Amino acid sequence: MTRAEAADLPDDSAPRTPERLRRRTSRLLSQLTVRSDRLINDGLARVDARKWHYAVLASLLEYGPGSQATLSRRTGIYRSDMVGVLNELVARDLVERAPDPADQRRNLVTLSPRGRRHLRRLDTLLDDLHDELLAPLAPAERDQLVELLTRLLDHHTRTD
Amino acid sequence: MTRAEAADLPDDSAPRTPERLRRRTSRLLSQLTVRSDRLINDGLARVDARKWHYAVLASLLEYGPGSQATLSRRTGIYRSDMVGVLNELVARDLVERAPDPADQRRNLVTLSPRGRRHLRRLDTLLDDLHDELLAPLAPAERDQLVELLTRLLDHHTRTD
DNA sequence: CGGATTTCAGCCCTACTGATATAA
DNA sequence: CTTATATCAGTACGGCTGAAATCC
Repeated sequence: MTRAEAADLPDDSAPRTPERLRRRTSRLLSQLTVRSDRLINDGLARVDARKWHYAVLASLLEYGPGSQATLSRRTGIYRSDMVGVLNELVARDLVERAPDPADQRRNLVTLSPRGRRHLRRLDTLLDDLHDELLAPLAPAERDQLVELLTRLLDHHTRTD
Repeated sequence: MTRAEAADLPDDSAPRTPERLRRRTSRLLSQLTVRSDRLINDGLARVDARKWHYAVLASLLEYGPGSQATLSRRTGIYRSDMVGVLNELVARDLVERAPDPADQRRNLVTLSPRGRRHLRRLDTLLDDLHDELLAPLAPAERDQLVELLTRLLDHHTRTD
């Protein structure tokens, strides 16, 4: 029997994902997150930024200067990894890191004017990227999605 | 000035994530996916399974036997990783891997009776786990979520 | 095509140093 | 006012995991 005669076998040329797999919310989430992460990361890379940069800059603008530990708690970046992120931000002149005169243990991290401008650019860029991410959804649907995701995340954050 | 007098600084004792960060859909997705993945992985681990097991077994049941490359395409498991997954499934007697008589190059992977039973158990387990994942949502909202996620994923799968 | 090996990034933990806080 | 003890900040290091590439 040649391969062409095996007509009763599933068509391998257009392999499809099993239904039960495709509909699982967990799988939808992880698949979509892969795309979303790629989209965001690539987009940010084009302006020499990473998503952690945005997190730190946004945190600084919204809540003011803080120690590295504070930033770590606010952004969810692990304490140990914050060093590297700040090194990158300092190298780009987006933040200033100076010893806190009031507490010799810590560094006080401050948003620089340049960082402020950069953050504004990132915000615009992220708006565009999210527009691309959510392209198939109408405005009301986007809100719906955000609302549902937020409820779920809140629930599982408290239930930790 | 003592630390207690620095009352105009942000309260570090309750560090909060910046709004602009929390609302970004991309961040909601990745945060929630972390929780979701943990929930599913831990749940499956309790019955000595991994999520890839489910994917392969489901694919075999729905579309019948196939080569490793076919399974790879159907499940999204990377070619190189399929080896390991099948090794685990074979070790548990859930699938059989035999040289394809029609094509000496490939292996034909078949679902075993035991694998069929195992798949049924996994399906039940996954139902329960998703019930936990989606606990805060009403049935209609769960459908809404699945629908929105599906639309997005489809869009970004085609736009690859 | 099947399979092994390797690389790389993200996330998290451990341990260490120095600074601060607390309280006997 | 010391001094012992505990806690916290910043940093280096390493491990684990999953994704992706490379080579046979």
